[in-house]
Amino acid sequence: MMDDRIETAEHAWHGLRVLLLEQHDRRKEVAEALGMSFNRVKALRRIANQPCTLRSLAEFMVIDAPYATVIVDDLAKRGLVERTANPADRRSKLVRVTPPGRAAAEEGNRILDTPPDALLALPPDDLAALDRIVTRLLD
Amino acid sequence: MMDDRIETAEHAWHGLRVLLLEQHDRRKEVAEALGMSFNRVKALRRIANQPCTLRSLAEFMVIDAPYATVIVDDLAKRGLVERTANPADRRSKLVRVTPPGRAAAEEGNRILDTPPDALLALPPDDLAALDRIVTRLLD
DNA sequence: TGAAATAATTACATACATACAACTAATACT
DNA sequence: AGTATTAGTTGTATGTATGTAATTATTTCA
Repeated sequence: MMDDRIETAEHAWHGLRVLLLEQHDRRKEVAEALGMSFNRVKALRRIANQPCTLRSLAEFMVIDAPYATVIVDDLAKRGLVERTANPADRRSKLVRVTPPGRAAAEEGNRILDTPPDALLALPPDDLAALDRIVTRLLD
Repeated sequence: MMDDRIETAEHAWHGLRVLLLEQHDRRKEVAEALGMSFNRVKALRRIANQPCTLRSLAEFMVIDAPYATVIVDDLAKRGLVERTANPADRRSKLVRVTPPGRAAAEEGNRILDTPPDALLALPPDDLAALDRIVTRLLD
């Protein structure tokens, strides 16, 4: 026999998925705004967050090393990132954002994190409760 | 000066995005489980939900007509959907799921809607509140 | 009835995602 | 010192996503 809590969790999760992935998926919008695929945006945001080696970028993106090279090549060609020496290990390179790259990453984050109107229309108590619960879920 | 409510909404929405799109994105998992790209899964789920014309499928997926043909061709080749006559308009065709297609779509939905453990670990009151608020957001 | 619009297909083109093999340079280990 | 390992690159291959142009069959409408 199914626990009520499990049923509620499934219902809530389904609703969240519809809300985030079906009704308010911003990935296409971000890709168009920045003129690159969402995967490139994802890589750029990662690099902007902190300089990283191609290896760690590949791990983060769950891609292989050659594809990481392709993505960084593309971002570098756009002038958004640059390869710099890694004093700790001369085999590897640290990929860093350039100022334009940082601006693009921030623009992407801004679009991604803009809440839908429905969220602003919530009663203040509900909004506060939602924020508190989501924060707890992320811990 | 920025409203507190807006700030809270942005924080909550950011958290939801991280939770749903970064920490618990099930798209890769579904694609692997069903042996097809997530876009094919999305189309299959739409068709399983209700038979539809290629035109309406293209609208739903935000793709053009030729790509809709390609996707339906692929799903049909896998035996998951079939084109049937549309009595209302003989120019168009109604795409329907086959029994295996329905099973695959349901498997996809099951994976997509499985809540993460963190959700089950919430205090019952928080879980109930989350479910209630999410349901309200979807109205 | 004849012209315009629509649904679907076919062919073609390009960018993107993904994987594997082979190679160089640098590091780690025995 | 010599071998194995690691980081990155290059080349190649396949599937997928996306768009345009042209074609056929059917419907709508002036």
